[in-house]
Amino acid sequence: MDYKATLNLPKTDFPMKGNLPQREPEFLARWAEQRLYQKIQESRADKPLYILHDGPPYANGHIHIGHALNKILKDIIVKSRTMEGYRVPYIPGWDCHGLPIEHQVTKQLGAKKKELTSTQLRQLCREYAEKFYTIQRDEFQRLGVLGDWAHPYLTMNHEYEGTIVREFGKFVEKGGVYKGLKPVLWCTQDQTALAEAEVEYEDHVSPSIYVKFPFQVNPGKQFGIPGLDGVEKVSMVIWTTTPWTLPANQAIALHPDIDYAFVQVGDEVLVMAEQLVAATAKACDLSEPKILGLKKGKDGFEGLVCGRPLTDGLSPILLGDFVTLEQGTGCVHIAPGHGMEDYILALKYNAKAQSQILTEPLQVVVPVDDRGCFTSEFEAFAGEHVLKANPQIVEKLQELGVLLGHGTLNHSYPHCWRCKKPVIFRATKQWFVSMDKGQLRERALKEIDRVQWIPERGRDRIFGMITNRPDWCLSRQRIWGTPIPGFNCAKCSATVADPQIIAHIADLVSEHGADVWFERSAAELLPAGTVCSECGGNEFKKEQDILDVWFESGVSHTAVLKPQGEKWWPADLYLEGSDQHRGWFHSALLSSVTTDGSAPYKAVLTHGFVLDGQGKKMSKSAGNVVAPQDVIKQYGAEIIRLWVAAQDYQEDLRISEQILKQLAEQYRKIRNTCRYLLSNIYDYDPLNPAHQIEIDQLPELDRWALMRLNKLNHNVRQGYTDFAFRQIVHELDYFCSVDMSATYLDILKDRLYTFPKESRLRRGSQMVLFKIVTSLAQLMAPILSFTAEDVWDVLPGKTKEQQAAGSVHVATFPEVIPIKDPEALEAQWKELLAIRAIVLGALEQQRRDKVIGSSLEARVVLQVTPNRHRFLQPYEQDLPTLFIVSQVAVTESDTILIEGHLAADVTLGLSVDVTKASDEKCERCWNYRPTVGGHAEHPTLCDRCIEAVS
RNA sequence: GGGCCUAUAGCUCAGAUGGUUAGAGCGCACGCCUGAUAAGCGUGAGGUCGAUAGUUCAAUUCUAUCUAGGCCCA
Repeated sequence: MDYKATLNLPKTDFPMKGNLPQREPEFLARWAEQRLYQKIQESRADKPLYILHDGPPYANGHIHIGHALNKILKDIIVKSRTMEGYRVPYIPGWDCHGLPIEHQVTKQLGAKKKELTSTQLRQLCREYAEKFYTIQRDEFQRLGVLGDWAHPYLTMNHEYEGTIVREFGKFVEKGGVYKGLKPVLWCTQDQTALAEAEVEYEDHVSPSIYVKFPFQVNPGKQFGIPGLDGVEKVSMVIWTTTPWTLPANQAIALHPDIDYAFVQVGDEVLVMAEQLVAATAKACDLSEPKILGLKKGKDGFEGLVCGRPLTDGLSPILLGDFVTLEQGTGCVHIAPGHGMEDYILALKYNAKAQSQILTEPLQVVVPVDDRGCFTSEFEAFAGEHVLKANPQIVEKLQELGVLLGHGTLNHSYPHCWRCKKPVIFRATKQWFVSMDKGQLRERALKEIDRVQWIPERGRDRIFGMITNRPDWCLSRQRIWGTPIPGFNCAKCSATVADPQIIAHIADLVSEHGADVWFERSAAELLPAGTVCSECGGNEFKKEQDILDVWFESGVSHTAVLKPQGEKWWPADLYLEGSDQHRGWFHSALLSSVTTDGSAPYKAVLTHGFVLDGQGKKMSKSAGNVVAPQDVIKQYGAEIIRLWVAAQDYQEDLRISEQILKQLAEQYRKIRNTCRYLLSNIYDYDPLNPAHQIEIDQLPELDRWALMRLNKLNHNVRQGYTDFAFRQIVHELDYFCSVDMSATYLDILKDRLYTFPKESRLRRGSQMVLFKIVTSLAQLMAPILSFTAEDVWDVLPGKTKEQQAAGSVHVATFPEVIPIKDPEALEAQWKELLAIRAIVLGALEQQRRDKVIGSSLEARVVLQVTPNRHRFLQPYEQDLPTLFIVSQVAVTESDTILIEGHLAADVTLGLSVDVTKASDEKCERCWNYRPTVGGHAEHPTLCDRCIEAVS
């Protein structure tokens, strides 16, 4: 007789292999068809809201692994909060305006660009952004991210553009907006400002000159350096490669900690960094330089003044950390109109006016026009292009006797990406938001401490940035963006930035889009009857600049959340890469504090950056880029999701072939455990009352398994609540590998396979298996969204509601199963399993020695202390099952000897020996039992199996 | 150059107000099973806790410096 046919062997169609690259698109199609996102929202309509406000990625290019990380993290949170019972809408967005798109489009156009109007160029940019947001949207969805993909927010939507203008109006209304000078990269050929991304660094030969700035008063008293007092001429020596910026000089900067030498050369004394004396002496051909003494930058220099070489006025000596000893003299010529560091230093010193270092504020002097020619402000060279004027300026310095030395320097210098000409730094009029007028800085800092920063260090990071940042420059000299709705009086050129006018423009923009600004004249845009408040003129010119895109995305909380309803603002969570402390978190905070007086978010969660397997940044040139599209093709999006969850995303994350392979293995284990669970409930019906067993009546082993499940449930949900996803992966992994596969399921095989189909023990275990696999699907769903659904599909006996829902993602997390005294159960079984581990070790030794093969061939002899005996007595019947052996004998002994036994553990109070089992092997259940052979009809079966068979 | 941060087995992660032999899962090696089978089980080998110096009776844990790496700024 074929006894195998009488067993209840596992049965399932659930495939061992996920086949994810092929199967995932099928799930996605189904979810789209059943409008899963909407269905979930409807099912939670009356639940408390949880708002995760999406930060908009830039609509340019395909998504990279960092995008995948960001969106999957969000998706895990959205799904887990949903399953915890919240209503969690997710509206994805895109940042559509800005330089990179305009740059790309312009590049593609080449010379044709000149033939296009602004509106036409903007249209091309719009199409470009549309193309890529669509591509990215599909790629995000492919990752299994659920959201309102049909209604995303785009910063180029007309309504959104209108909100940007309106919010700018509020900034103006609060009084912090002003126009001021700021240096930008400027192409004198194209007469346009350039962004850092628009310049190319190429070699360039510049003059290299050393110039004396003579002290007006001998500083000997100040420093007390011997031999200095009587000297007639004492000068600071600066070095520069841009002689043409000298007319704009305002100061000299020294490093506070560098030693400066007073060098006697002939009858004069020159001051320069000690370490650069030799190099400077060589470059300037100084004869017999003699160092009279040294002083650090911070020791007395600050505030002393020197004469300027080409202009009237005096330049104070200031201190700056940016001064280096790499080249020059360690004394830096400061022209705030022509250098970023110079400009920032000037702002810094002007701000500390009370410190009395300066007698008057430093000016941002720009004697250079759009064409790069000197203006009348520098009379001697007016009309001359600054780079062409360099040699003459050097000559002039020579004449004036302040040129200490000159040569040339070949160095890397910024050039215009379009015309390839060298560019210059030049201050131009820009729009700013003051950080301090209206206490924006102070109020923003206060708000920072009302926000929860995860991890906490994020607080310090943004706090430091807000503390130190200069005023926010809002203007950009570009086309593709939202215009700054300002006007200039044609007559008196007064700036018009009036909240009411701006509100009027905002309405126009909301209706027609920002193109309206470029298409209509100032007269058409302004409300009828507008007159200049300064001169009463009624003709105006439109402002040419657009707004910083950070302003645009910064107001998303207003553009996206507020229209949805009162409870949508502030958001519960913003979640982006840690670079956004300077970006979106920052601009959103400033915007929100200005217009609403508080932060737009309650919590901010940041993640790190994705690096390669060695922890190095990914780059095309290094050839170490891991593209999500490739991973999807090879492993499936599920593996990326698992990767996101398994890594410590708060630090930088690594990804490599090895890591992915390991994750695929881990995935296989979880999947296979589910498969095995499912395969053993093929004949189980959770809706059939006969298959329901009271929890209290289950054997301890089953209750232990349920207790472990409860623990898993608790820990996993805690993990979701705390955003500690890798804890969840570890919990799932451990539960599947250790609690289930190696313990519960292994032990259970005998019962499931050999017991009568309808036996209460078997049905009871099946009930447990059903609960476990159902719970696993629910608990893993936010991370392993496809696999959870795959399991959910084949669960037996769905209730009507479950069938209607049709997706695990509509479900909530499992209920905790009521188990009596779980602590005692846990403690008890911890001991039992520890004993089991010792026994397993002893079995292995006998296997090595070829005494046994399968553990069912074994008879285990335990020698235990009286205490241990009392503990084991209630389990004595169950021990063979627990150890998966045929026989267990327990004998009591007062002392446990380690010697002479296969294994022993004094703390556990037992020793273990293993022999070959006595009796015959039952053909059906493979146990060695004394009853085998006792039945004439089934001579190869044991009593238990005879009962099961008949 | 400045601000913030990271460094524990081959991999992903735990861990300790400083205190015995630093843990888990996976992978690997070896073995078993052949009724989870391109599966399952067991046993085992892997770590100078990035480097150096200091504080301490005691440091992987605290401090400093360095090295490597990341984000932001210049």
